[in-house]
Amino acid sequence: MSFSQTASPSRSPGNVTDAISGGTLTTIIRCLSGSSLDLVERGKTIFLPGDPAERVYLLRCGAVRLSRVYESGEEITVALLRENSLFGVLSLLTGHRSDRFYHAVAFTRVEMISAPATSVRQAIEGDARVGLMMLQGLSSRVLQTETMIETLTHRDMSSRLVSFLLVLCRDFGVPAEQGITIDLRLSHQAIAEAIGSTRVTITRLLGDLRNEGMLRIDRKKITIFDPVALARRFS
Amino acid sequence: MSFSQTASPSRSPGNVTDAISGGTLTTIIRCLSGSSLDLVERGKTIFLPGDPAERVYLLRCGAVRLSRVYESGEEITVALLRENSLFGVLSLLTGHRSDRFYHAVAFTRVEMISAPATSVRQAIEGDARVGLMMLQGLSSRVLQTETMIETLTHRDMSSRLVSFLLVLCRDFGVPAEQGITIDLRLSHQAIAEAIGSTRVTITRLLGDLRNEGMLRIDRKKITIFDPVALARRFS
DNA sequence: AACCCCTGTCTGGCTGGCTGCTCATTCTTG
DNA sequence: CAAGAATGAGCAGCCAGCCAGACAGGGGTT
Repeated sequence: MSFSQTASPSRSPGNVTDAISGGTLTTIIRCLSGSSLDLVERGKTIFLPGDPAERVYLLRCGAVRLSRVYESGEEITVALLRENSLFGVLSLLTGHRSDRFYHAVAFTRVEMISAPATSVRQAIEGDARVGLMMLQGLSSRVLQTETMIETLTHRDMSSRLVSFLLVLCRDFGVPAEQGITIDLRLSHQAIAEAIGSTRVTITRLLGDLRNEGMLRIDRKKITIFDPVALARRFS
Repeated sequence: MSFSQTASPSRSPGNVTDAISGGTLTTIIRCLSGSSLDLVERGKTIFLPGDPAERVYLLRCGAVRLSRVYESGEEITVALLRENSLFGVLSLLTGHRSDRFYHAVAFTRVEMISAPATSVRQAIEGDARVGLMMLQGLSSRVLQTETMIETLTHRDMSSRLVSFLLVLCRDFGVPAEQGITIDLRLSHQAIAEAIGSTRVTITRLLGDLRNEGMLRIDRKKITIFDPVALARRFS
């Protein structure tokens, strides 16, 4: 599953909301035994449910989608990870060997580093600052996930979608001439799977928002003109 | 907000699913400067939105509800924390002073310990095993939260409720003569706020499940007769 | 150039939230 | 201890909003 390559120099788009120093953590993890720098093309699988959970990942560039697949074929998105997110943390839990239960897919072209959980544990024991940095990374991940829960408890789909768009703005937003562009190529289907709705409903609601002049969609990239005004739009 | 007391000896009900050694972490945190052992009565606030985020908490006994309050007066539950959960992690994030944005309330009678984030950072730098333990605690918190996201993306309320009950079984379940009892006094309103529904709907759905012979409710405590059968009941 | 995925739209049907009420239970206070 | 208050539980009818299913057009990818 892991295929090391020589990476092009990381050109980080620089997310202003991200306080943790992912760069430092990168260099530390890179020095661990068994670590690797991986480039994954959009749509390719990083790990599958049932794979042994033995590596920890740090997403350097791009977005990763964690999802759960049901027997019915339905697939729901559990998290859309942004740059500097730690994932595969299951492998950090003590002792007993466990298996992945999520499906991790590169949502965009992804640049990430990974290392065996055992190496990471040793590194933490060797230098406490590593643990502190990872703790901070994981803390921000907790907050990110909780925001998503907030999004999902909204009853009506309209509020849910708006809330989700604001989350995406925070995590993947880049300034545009006019507002903020979500730097992901999102299909309506992908949005539906993330907020528990259907493709048709998303199409309709996005159309409504467009007609209201709240946003623009250009080649699958959404630009929010005024996030503050959008936030006020809650019913 | 913090009122130290002498605690009665911790009688931990012992959650089998919990792998981390919360006990060790407890003794470590207790030795930090500025730490305190707090007893909080059911319904009392632990921190409010807007409070400065400067302490980290470890829940030793009981359950804590993290919620977000909206201007409309509506309140949604972001997490129901079980024993050995770390919370208040916002204060661990680097540098810049920040404020709580959640409302933390004791959902049951709570026994918890807390320490200033600065002390915790120092402790981690002093002994790397502290960082490792906290990392594991936070990892399990991430997984717990992601399960909740899975619950919330279910479209129909019936599936959502069932999924939520199973989560509660995992986190708060204690064996009963007949099945598993969720060791929380849950009002229908509280459930509604956790899964984004309304009190009336929860009443109806719980009634349905009772009539189907899946569960029993006795003085606000729910007993699931057969969690496996309940899990199969998904549409 | 051909294919396929994505988008946009419509109709019908039904789930589930809302309103307004009563009764039961628990908590509080004199 | 008892009475009142507050909260919770249960019921019914109405209606909005969402899902299902189907289909046509279009743009991107290979």
